[in-house]
Amino acid sequence: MARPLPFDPIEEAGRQWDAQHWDEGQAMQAATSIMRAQQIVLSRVDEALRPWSLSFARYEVLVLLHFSKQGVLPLGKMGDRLMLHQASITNLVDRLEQQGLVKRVPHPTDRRTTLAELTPEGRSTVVDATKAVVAAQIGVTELTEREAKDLHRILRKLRAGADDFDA
Amino acid sequence: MARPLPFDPIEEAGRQWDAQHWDEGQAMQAATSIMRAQQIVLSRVDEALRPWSLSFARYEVLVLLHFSKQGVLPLGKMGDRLMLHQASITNLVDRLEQQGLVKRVPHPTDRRTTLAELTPEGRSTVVDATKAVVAAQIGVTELTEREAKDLHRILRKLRAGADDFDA
DNA sequence: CCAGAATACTTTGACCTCCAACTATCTGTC
DNA sequence: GACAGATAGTTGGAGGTCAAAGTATTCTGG
Repeated sequence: MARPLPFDPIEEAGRQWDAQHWDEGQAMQAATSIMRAQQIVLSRVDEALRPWSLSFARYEVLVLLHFSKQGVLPLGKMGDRLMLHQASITNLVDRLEQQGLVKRVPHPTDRRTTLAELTPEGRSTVVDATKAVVAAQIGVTELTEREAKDLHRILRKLRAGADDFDA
Repeated sequence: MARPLPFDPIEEAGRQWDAQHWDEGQAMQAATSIMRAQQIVLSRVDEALRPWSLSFARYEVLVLLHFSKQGVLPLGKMGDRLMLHQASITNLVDRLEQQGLVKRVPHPTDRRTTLAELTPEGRSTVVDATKAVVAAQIGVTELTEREAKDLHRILRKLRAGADDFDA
């Protein structure tokens, strides 16, 4: 369903905003574009990850653990890095644990903290899955390197203003 | 939630990709930036809409109806325009109907089709809510007009490749 | 030392998204 | 005209996100 429209719905919406004498149609188009682009990128990466029964969200958790040389991180730290709510991390680690890709282990000194540890299957899975994600061009196939860089730069400015990180 | 990190997690991830000799770190950063930017824009607009108990998704439905001069559209058409699954439209119209902002009416000639009609409350709500959304700069406050335009242009290219519309 | 504040995680519940399956209704073709 | 296939919408289920409340543990200031 939802086959290609004969026009760009975001351009059309922009014209309508102008017609309504609502200013900021420019900003609305930027915002709407972001929403739609996210939807596209997410579905493409999810598609590429389907063979491993992974979602983008769970894949990101695995990548983060893979980057930490020990393959072990506190749940809270992962939430900060991935900009996700605590409850979301709990949920994702639950599922990854059910899949046998991650294991919860107690923190050696702080009993409040739970660590997530990459299992051997988890480690090989993230390496294989990454090949598929890269092959899918991480969902931004139609952008040149220059455009990807510009995009990153502009969105970084947006993120910096959202208290995402100390700029 | 320990908010601002002392560094940009997306830049850091980019460094890690390089360190792993995974190419395409550039594309990964662009993709991740889109994901995060969407999260920011969504939460800002949702925040601005809170006084009307509206989500961005339901607000978009109202705007779309407002743009159609009659304030009436078939559910399927709205799904196409908003790039949403049929089931999502059903869900959103259910809630808008419960809020008294929209009413389902039968199509005059095609009994398969259901029309959504903006109620008087719905029409005044969308006008008021739009003022709040515009005041919040539609979630892209920190972008200049030029940046918003560049962003829109780049993402339009991405969307065009996703069969979103006939380019 | 100990009471209160801060931190870490889980649980529950509200939304939103998609897919797949199902019902009802048109449409086109023989 | 009848029937197969397309189209419109709803339902149910799986994920994912957040907020708020609850439990457990650690930290801190008097």
